[in-house]
Amino acid sequence: MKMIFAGSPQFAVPVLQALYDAGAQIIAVITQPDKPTGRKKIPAPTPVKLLAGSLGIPVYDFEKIRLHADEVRALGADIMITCAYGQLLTQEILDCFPRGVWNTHASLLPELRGASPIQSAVAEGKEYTGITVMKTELSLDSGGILLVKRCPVGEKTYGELEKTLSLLAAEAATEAVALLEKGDAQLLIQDEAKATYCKKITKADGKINFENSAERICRLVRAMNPEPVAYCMQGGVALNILRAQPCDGAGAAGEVLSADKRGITVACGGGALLITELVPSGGKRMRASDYVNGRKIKTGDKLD
RNA sequence: CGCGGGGUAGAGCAGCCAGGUAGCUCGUCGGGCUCAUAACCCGGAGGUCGCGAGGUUCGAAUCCCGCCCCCGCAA
Repeated sequence: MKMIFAGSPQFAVPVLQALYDAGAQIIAVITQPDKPTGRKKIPAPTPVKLLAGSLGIPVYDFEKIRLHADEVRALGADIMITCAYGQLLTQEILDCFPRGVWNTHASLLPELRGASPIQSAVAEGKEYTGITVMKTELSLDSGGILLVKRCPVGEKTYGELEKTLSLLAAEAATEAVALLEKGDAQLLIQDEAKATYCKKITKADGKINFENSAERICRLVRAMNPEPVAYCMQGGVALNILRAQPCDGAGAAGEVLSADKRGITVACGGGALLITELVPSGGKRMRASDYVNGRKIKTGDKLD
């Protein structure tokens, strides 16, 4: 069974590696084109492109895959496995694969369809999340489910959960391919009534609202760590918050209740927030107690 | 030439603009107080002030020139 793998970020790397290790016949890899990255905007290849290169698999980095259906079809693959590829597929592309296109999605579908399933699982306080391998259709993440793997969210940050799910996705993808090889796979139709959606996360989504409960803010902080990072404002300057936990305390929302070696305690809409790790604008990441030692914040200050 | 902040003791910072003995909070070490402590008191150690046998000066952390590195934003 000839296969094409489509993926881009680090998340997809273990998946491609696992498929390769399992002996899959990967005839080509499709990924996003090199994009300017870092402070100096130096164009860099995607992690998937780098791996494909080292495995000796031909790579295609279409600017817009929908304009290259003929090329894709000419590759002559039976199926395509996608994992965080980053471009929407058209029916013309889907029709290039006689045995279908299968997507590895990081949520328990039909929950959290869309662009930010991992961050959203953390932000919304889900108890469990996981990986769903499903048949790709034109509408968003709605196809029949081939298999599911669950895992607890716990107190993980987005970055930690992403790493866990990435490895889980690698397992799921190899099992899915094995099922498809046998050819007797049964698909579970998604219950549309239970579908939920998540939008792409932006920097603005990380703005902390101290009117919210401490628990909710903590979930936001975890969901935004390490990217794009939750933040609040201190005297007009942004203060990025990397780690925080709920604690006792009460006061006007945003008021600094204490600033000592434990960290910075801020009053919230419900309870208080103990900030333990942060990055000041222009500074390096540091423990909140170090920030306090530098006399940058004190009891009675306001954050918003 | 995208915008901006920064490199001073183990950590986080002040001092620089208006050159003149290296300062603060914390940590660390020693001692004390206490039933006890992450609390409090006393004392000590610890710094080539990013680099350049550079420029100016009687004198440079501070002013000028060149270089290296780190970070926030934006992409």
